[in-house]
Amino acid sequence: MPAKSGGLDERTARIVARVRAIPAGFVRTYGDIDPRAPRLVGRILATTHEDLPWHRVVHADGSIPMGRRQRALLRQEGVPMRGDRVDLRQARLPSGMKIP
DNA sequence: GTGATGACGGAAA
DNA sequence: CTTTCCGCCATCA
Repeated sequence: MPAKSGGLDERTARIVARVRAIPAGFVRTYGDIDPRAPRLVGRILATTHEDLPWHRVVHADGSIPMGRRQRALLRQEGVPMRGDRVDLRQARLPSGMKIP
């Protein structure tokens, strides 16, 4: 298994870094964070107990994975919503700030 | 070693 | 608009 010399897998590290880089009031999709392994992103958020803004990660169509719990948090940060979905047109973090 | 699973995504019907 | 199917990658049985 991966884990080069005493470190996290690069893919995992990259994902965590990106999630952390999402500013309040904006969101990103699993695919944006890692187009090659969106499911891995989900697994990281589900298993990683770090202080990650997990609620700022939503599906590619703007639907919310964790339902009302997550929806409340997003609304609290002023994320534009349309029904039970996030309005990605405004809330999606523009590319260019992809970071790592 | 194989096979199923999951906080997914995109194409096809 | 919805449903179905296939691909992705790291765990788990």
